[in-house]
Parts: sequence; structure tokens; C-alpha cells
Amino acid sequence: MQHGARKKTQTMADVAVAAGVSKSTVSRAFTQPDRLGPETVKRIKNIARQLGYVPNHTARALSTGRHGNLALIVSDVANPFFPPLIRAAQMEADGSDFCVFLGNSDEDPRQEDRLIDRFVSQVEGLLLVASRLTDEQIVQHARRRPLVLINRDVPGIPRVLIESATGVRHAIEHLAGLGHKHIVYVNGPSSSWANRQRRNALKVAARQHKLEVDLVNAHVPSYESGRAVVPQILDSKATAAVAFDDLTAQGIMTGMAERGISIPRQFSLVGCDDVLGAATYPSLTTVSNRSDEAGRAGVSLLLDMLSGRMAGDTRLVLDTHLVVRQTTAAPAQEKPKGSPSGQPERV
Amino acid sequence: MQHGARKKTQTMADVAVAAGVSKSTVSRAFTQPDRLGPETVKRIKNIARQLGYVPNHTARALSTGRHGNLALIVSDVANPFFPPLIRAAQMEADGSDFCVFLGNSDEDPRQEDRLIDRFVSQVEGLLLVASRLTDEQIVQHARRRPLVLINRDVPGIPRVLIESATGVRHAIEHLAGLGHKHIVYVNGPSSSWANRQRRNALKVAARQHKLEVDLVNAHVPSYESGRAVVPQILDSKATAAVAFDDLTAQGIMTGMAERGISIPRQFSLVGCDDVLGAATYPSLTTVSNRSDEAGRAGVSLLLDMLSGRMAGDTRLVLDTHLVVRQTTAAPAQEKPKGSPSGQPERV
DNA sequence: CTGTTAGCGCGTTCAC
DNA sequence: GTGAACGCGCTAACAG
Repeated sequence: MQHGARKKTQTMADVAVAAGVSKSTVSRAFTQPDRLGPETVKRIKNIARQLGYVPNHTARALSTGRHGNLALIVSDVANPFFPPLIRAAQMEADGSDFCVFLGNSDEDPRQEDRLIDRFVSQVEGLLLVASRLTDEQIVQHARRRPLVLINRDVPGIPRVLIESATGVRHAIEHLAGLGHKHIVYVNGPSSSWANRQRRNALKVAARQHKLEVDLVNAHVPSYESGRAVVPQILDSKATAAVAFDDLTAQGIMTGMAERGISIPRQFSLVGCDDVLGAATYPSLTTVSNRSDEAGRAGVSLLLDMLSGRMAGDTRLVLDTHLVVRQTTAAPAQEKPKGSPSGQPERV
Repeated sequence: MQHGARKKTQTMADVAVAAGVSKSTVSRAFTQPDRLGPETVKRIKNIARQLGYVPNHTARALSTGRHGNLALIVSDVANPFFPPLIRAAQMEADGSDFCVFLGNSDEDPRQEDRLIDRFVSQVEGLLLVASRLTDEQIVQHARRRPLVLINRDVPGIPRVLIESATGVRHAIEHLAGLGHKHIVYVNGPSSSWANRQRRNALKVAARQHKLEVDLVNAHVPSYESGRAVVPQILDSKATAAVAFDDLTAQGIMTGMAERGISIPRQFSLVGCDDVLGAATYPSLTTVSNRSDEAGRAGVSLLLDMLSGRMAGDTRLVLDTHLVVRQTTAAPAQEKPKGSPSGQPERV
């Protein structure tokens, strides 16, 4: 047989004639088998399989309004924070026979909006992770389709929040306990709920422990941003830094190493999200993350909404803790900057 | 306003009456603006936007047979090999206004098959990455829909292959050049095309360089598998190992460290796929990977097929190279096991 | 240039 | 229990 020869798609009508019944009967055989002769159902299903008939998802959706699809939109698929979340969401949806569209907003609100428009007419619900849209935009979209947020806190919209505040607080206590007096927080994206949350928690905790706090902006959470921001960190008198996420922290480690500054001997560093495991050297002290649970819970919430089992203002909070590894220590006696001491420092 | 009050979805008909034209005209305003009065188009589009009208993707698909969707199925979303590929594929599709379904087969052929059945009636094309299906199954699916393979070589099916063989060959030369005589290859999944390719390339190159090769099986490419397989590696007399992928290699590094074996002083290690960057310590020597390019190319190929611009037996090969970092060195003089020798060797 | 008509494949009233 | 007719929202022939 010639390649490229595509098999004609079988329809309900084909099955109907082959079985000597009407289309309605075939339809019922698949959707309401109990309202049909058990013998008929078996016969029809058999013939259908023989013919290689697969129900047309699209036609069914048009007719019923149920697509059995949902959309998952994240800001950056390649950011290691997301894959576990995506995976969990995907598999949770799968368990209920839902298909999931994946969208990558690339940190751009307009792109995110475009994607939603493209998806909205073929999904039953939307799952937005770390959305960069405004509250108003989100509310608008939520009026069109059931909508669940992950790591974004908009009153009235069902949401799953990873409470990194807890972990950040512990990080501050940890640093204060080691003797640090002055730290810097490296901001992530300004429109990020997670970033605001972390920064605020950090400020509050720092005040309690009488730590001085400087702020520095990385904007985009990435290795490169972290590396680029090192000079600003060093300009402050801080002896430790908490970074928006692990990627940024990893970049900072590299930047520090390039300047011959040893972590944690001369400078302490804490990341966030625990996406790197113990892969860095020294292994990174960081705040735990439960993104897979968040993904699973988000989808579960959405499915509940779709089946009407849900109402009101759900707000699911997953808390976190500090994972102490090897990038934090007591501050050096000397200033971190100009110390060309003769000790062999690892890069 | 009560929450949960969903806004009624606007249809073409609504726009039509509001604009005082027929549905067809509205339709054309969106699909063939040039066949309409430029004034009319503008007016209609305005009204549409005002009403919050969004074309119904599903209805359009049913009518035209064009869904504007494609399915991307991978074996494990959370494996760091895939996210860049997924991201690139997603954005490439996005550029042509295609939506992409993401499927996670979880390394299970039956699950992969189920996913395809679920997707097939609502996509125009399928993109299978590292498929675990049999050749026959793949050919069957390809008869129903345009289908592109990534890292799977089935004659007659368009495919994009990351030729890690090149890089593996260089790895062997590199190890041989350092003086290694006996190495082990740590297998990945047995149904993986990439694994067979790497193992074969390794064997051939090893023979040329007169290296002895032992095989060890990790089956699942993961950190844990790598760690678990360390005892077997040490049972051989090998002085170096090439692992199926970086994850496995990272696990091996941990396992070695736990046994007090220093890499690369007492044992050399090469990974594959370069997904960890320089994040490990010591930073991992590995074979480069171009998964993002593969993703982009795969989608591009698929889109070409859909627009009829393509025929025949496309086979796109992306080659790779060795990235030498710090986990390879000359073999120790003594046996790798019990040697507290004092030599400070850095690469 | 624009309106009319007829489906796309399926679920769902209604009758029988 | 089962069949016939209508409509989901849109595009693709045809007119005009």
C-alpha cells in the first residue's frame, strides 16, 4: 500500500449501517448502554471496534458543550519548577479522561492572554500557574470558564498556594541564628505573587530578628540573571542573600565563584523551590517546594468545579520548610570583598 | 454580581445581527478579510471585540476538519531532557497558531497508546518523542494522522534524530586518550532508541580503541537508578563509565561519593544529554544535546506535512559533540577501590 | 462584494 | 427498546 494513504475516518453512520441500526442507537451504545438491549450494545461495540471506529471528540464537544479538555498555562516550561507540576497535573487529568493543552506564556501577559483566547473555546476549564495577568483580566476569564489559579491569590477565584513564606521565615531565623546582621533579597518577577509573598515574609521576619535588608532585582528568574546581579549584591554590606529561586541562586553562586568569593565561608546563600536537589556545589540551602502536589490539587479542584461539586472561595495552602544544606554558615570576620588571602578557594 | 455566573458565550450569529450582516460575512471577516470590504471588516471586528466574541475553535474544526491542534507525547515530562524540547515545540506551534496537547506516557506503551486514541480525533498531527511503541503500532497510527517521531527511527515515518553516537564516539576517544582500558556502559530503557544507539556506538568505538566494555542496566533513567547501580559498576574492573544520561550519571556520582570514591581521581564518568549544565560537582563531562532544536524541527516538519509541503521519507539528523568538563581524568595507578593516595589532581 | 443553503459528526429531544 | 428530526457553531459551496 502506498504510504501517505490515510485511512478514512469511520463515523457513527458507518457503524450504523454495518450493524443495521440507526445512528441514535450507535450513539446510545456508547453513552447510555443501559437504555439499550444488552445484546445490541455488545454487537454494536464489536462492529465498531472491527471497523476501527473512534468517537469523534470534536463533534461530541460541539453537541454537548463538554470537551473533556483543559488548559494548563505556565510562564516557562523549561524552568525546573514547572515540569513536576505539569506532570502531576497531566496525570491527574488523565485519570478522569481529560486531555490537557499546554501553554507557555514566556513570562508575557499578552502572550498569556492570547493563549487563553486560543484555548478557551475548546476547554472546559483553565489552570493558570503563576499567572502574570492582572486581577481584572483573571476575573474576566473566570467569568467565561471555570478557572483555577496556582501561586496567585485573587479573592473569589479558587486557588492553590504554595506558602513559601513559612520556609522563608525559617531561612531568616536560620541566618540570624548564625550571626548575620545584614542580608539582601534578590527579587524575582515583579508581577509574581510568589515573589511578593517571599519578599514580604522576609521583611517581616528580618525586622523581628533585627536584620537589615537590602533589595536587588533579578526580574527574570534564571541562571543568567543571578550571575548578573552579583555586583549589586557585593555593593551592599550584606553577608548573606536569599534569592527568589534556585536558578537565580545558582547563577549567584557562579558569579561569586568568578570573583573568588567562597560560599559559605565568605558569603551565605539561600535559594527557593528546591529544584536543584543537591546538584550544586556546595549543595544549596533552600526552601522546599511542593509543585507536584500543587499541580495535582489544582486539577482536582478544577474537575470538582466542572462536576458542580464545588462552590465558593476555595483557597488551598501548601506550606513549606527550610532545607538546610551547605551554602549557609556564620559570617566571615573580615569583609567579604577584598580578601586575597592565600587560602586555596574552590571555584 | 453573583460569582459563578458564567457569561453566555457569544456566537457568530450574535455578531451578525449586531452588525446587521449575515453569519457568512462575519465568518469571512475572520478567515478571508481580503474578500470583503475593508470598511466592513473593520466594523465587524470592532463589534466582535465589543461583544467579547471569540471564534469557536471546536465548531470550526468540525466544519473544516482542521483542528489547529497537535499532540505532543513524551515519556516523562519531569525528565530534564524534555522540558526544553516541549518548550521549543510549544512555541514553534504557537507561531503557526496551533495549540498543543501534552501527553505523558510515563514510559508505558499502553498508556501511550491510550493517549493517542484520546487525542487523535481532535488533532491534525502527532509528535511522538522517544516513543516506546512497536514499529507496527507507530505505522498504524501514522495511517490515521500525520505523525512525526523524535528519537525513534522507523523507516517511512518522518523523524528527527539526535545523533548522540557522534558524541559517544568522542567520549570513547577521550577516555582512551586518557589511558583507560576498561569501561562500563550503563544502559537506559531497553525500548529506547537512544539507548541502543549509544550502546552500539560505544561498542564500535571501544573495539577500535581496544577498550574492554562491560554492560550494566539502569532501565529507568533516573537519579535513583544511577545510585542503585554503583555496586555493579564497582564489581567490574572498569576505571570509567559512560551513563545513558545525565540523571543516571548524577546518581552514580552520589553513589560513588557515598563509598568514598573520588571522581575523577579514582574513577571517570561521562554522562549524556547535558541537561545539568555545570551544576554538579565536579561538573559533569557529557555529550551535548539539542533537544530544543529537535522539538522545533519536529513541529516544523509536522506543520509542513499538514500543509502538504512534504512528502516521502524525511530523516533529519542532529549531531552532537563531547563536552569535556571535570569528571574525566587519567585512571588511577592503583585499583579504584582502596586508595587513599594523596595526589591533588585537578583537571 | 455579500446573502443563502447545506452539511461536518454527534447527542438529544420527541414519537413510534 | 429504537428510529427520525433538529441543532451545536462554523465554513464551504453556490447564487446574486
